[in-house]
Amino acid sequence: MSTIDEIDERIVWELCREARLPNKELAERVGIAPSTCLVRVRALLENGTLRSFHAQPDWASLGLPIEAIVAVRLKAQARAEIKTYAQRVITLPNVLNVFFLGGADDFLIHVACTSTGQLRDFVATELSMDNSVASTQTNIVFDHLIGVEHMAEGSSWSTVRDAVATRKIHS
Amino acid sequence: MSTIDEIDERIVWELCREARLPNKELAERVGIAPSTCLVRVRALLENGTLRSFHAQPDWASLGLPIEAIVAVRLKAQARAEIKTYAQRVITLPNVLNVFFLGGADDFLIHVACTSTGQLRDFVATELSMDNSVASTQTNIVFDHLIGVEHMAEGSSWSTVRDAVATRKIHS
DNA sequence: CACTATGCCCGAATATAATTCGGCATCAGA
DNA sequence: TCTGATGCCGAATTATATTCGGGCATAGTG
Repeated sequence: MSTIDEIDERIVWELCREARLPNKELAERVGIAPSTCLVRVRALLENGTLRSFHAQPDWASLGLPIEAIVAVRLKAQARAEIKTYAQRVITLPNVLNVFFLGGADDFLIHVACTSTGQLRDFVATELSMDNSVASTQTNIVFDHLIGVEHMAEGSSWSTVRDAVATRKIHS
Repeated sequence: MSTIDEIDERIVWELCREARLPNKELAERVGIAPSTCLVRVRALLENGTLRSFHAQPDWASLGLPIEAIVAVRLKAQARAEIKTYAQRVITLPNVLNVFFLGGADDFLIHVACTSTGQLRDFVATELSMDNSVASTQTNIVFDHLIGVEHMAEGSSWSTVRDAVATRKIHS
């Protein structure tokens, strides 16, 4: 059905690194005509390989200098409500990301706040208040690095897929 | 120096939600001329308010269906090397995000892998191997929601900044 | 007050990019 | 070989990005 070939992978790779890349430039980088490239990008959006495009702001410049990650555990009997809880949490304004986890914690909530005071109030009134919650643990984020911004120039998804195996062979 | 006014905030807001928004459409949404909008976007990039633009792919479609978050603790005497370690980790192919934390864990590493086998090898050979590492704890990610994709239509950064305080006043 | 410098905006003009479309090549099945 | 389907290309068209000159407001100055 939706087979991703090498060119599609390169398209996704380039857009992950630089989402606002013009189609013409993108086409050039992956070695196809702009018109063809456009068709492929639309197909990738259509079949869900490309999900969305987001700007990464400097939160401090927006008046939100405090970032934190809150680990949340639900009560054992409330596990069934995990989706309901997450669905509510993700719409809260301060929430940047929500990770559903296996393991001891049920999820991690990545938030940005105006101050440690707002963070405390946010955790207290929005996250902990819920009856399903057993405990929360708040960790300040000092810095956040984005992988795709730091990868080697000539890399690609195959580099990622082969990363560990390759290294093992060499050792 | 770099004062962000209301229009700038709306620009950043719109680009966070939809990074590939054409400049013309962006200008229309924030109520200024395209030429003016372009100048503002460039200024926001210049002064660092807008840091980068990234596509969000479906990792499974790229052959990386296993996501995990690894909590890493360094040995107390190795805390000085925290930046060195992070600098190395962020360039590894499987790493999507690195969060520097305060608290018990020194950081969280968000990774994508081809299989649980690759994940195990990756954690073992790339993350745990380092002499500075005291312990790691790996948590599978079942799902990842992005906040800005789920916020109410009419929201803005001021909604975020006022979120908790507003709620407190009402209660 | 008049004058000027500054900053910010707009809109017309131009350069560049996005998009559509017809046609060609390739390939698989009949 | 014929034929339909698929995917690519490049020219033509449409739309967007970008540059630039000038207008308007504000603030500082004589």
